[in-house]
Amino acid sequence: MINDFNIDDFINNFEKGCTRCQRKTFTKGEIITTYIAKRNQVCIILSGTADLLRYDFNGNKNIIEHFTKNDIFGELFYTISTNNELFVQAKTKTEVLFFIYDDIQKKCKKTCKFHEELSSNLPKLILTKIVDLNTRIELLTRRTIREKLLGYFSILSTRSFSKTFLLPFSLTDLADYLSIDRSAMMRELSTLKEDGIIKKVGNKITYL
Amino acid sequence: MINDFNIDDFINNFEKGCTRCQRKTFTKGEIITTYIAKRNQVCIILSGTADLLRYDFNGNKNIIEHFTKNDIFGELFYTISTNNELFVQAKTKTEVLFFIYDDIQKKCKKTCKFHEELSSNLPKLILTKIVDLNTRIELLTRRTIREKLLGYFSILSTRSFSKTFLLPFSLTDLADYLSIDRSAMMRELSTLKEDGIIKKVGNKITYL
DNA sequence: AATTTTCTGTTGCAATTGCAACTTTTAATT
DNA sequence: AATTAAAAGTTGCAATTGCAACAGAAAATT
Repeated sequence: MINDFNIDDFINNFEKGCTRCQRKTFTKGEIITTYIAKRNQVCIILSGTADLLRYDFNGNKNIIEHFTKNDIFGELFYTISTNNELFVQAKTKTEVLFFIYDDIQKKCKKTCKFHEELSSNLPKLILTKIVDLNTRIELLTRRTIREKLLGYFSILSTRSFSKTFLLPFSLTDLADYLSIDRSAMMRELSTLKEDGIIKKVGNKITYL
Repeated sequence: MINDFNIDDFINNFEKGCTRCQRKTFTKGEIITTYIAKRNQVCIILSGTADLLRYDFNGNKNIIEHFTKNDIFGELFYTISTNNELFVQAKTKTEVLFFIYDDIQKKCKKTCKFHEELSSNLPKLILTKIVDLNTRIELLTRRTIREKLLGYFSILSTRSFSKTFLLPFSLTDLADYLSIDRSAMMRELSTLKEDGIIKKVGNKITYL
């Protein structure tokens, strides 16, 4: 009931214009937004992919979140700390909808249909986000690489109602999502294959 | 603007009764709820503390979330997977408000004031939850114990507008929150003290 | 079609981290 | 007040994991 929302209808309605929102297109590598102050900005990915990045003291790049179509993000959901610069970077050509949370909560003076739809669908998008965040936390709390991988495979298996499923990430991105070293993950994947716990052909996994 | 919500007023209004909600008290160790099916159940802690727990195949206990007053949780926010039994256990005497998300979304036939307040404050509670979840993810994505600790201290320092702050957790709970071994964390805390990066007196930390 | 970039796969090595097993201190319960 | 339970603090040791540094395959770009 939460996922019956079609973002494409959304976009079409936006064509008619809403003064409270902005829609922008970014090319690969461009910075979509920087989390600098609590302006309660909200962004929704209409198409494409983007990453929420942090560079730590040592200059190491960290992917904190990976966004695709329908994903919602922004300062609204973050505690802004001075020590960390957080920014969102487009990984491919990406279309993004921008608005300020408090503006959408208020009713649009023009009784703009898009605005109405956005505010009525916002709770659904937000709930979906929470489910995703909790899923990730559950995986991140696991202590070993093996447990993280098997936990993730278990979720994908459940979602697809099958022991065989496709990885929605590249292996590089999967390592970032689970916050583990890629080479260590590859090593563990090999061990899982050796132990007969999984089969892997390309990005198709079977969890036995 | 999100945190101006006083849950105590809430409780008082509940006394007048709302047929859509239940309020229960649990003693230490009691199971508050089990995540078994997607019933969209939502729970709010009115007082006390509770943990969301998982026992893995090896029987290891994992604290996935730690809840205190005002925290919101429940199946609504989770993908229920058959492989994992998730349940919430009271750590102290705990009062919990239960309701079904979809029921609160609908308007109460009796124009019950409590119901009205609950549904209007729900978005705020949910947003606070997202901020908390994102904070935790940001910390969990860090690769070393030192980075996790310093990241957490940085957040506490920012929140309290001071280099000195109190830990809101016991050290045991902090280790669970950061998903690291407690003894390894203690060791790292000692190193941080030796290196002159922090000072620690009881649960009071100064981040230099 | 050629070149560049990204992704996949592998391995040696060092070290951080988890585990186990304690003691001491503090808090809670009877 | 006495007892029990929980939290804090330490340390040795094994091993998982991160890091570095590759090579080859696949994808993307010119």
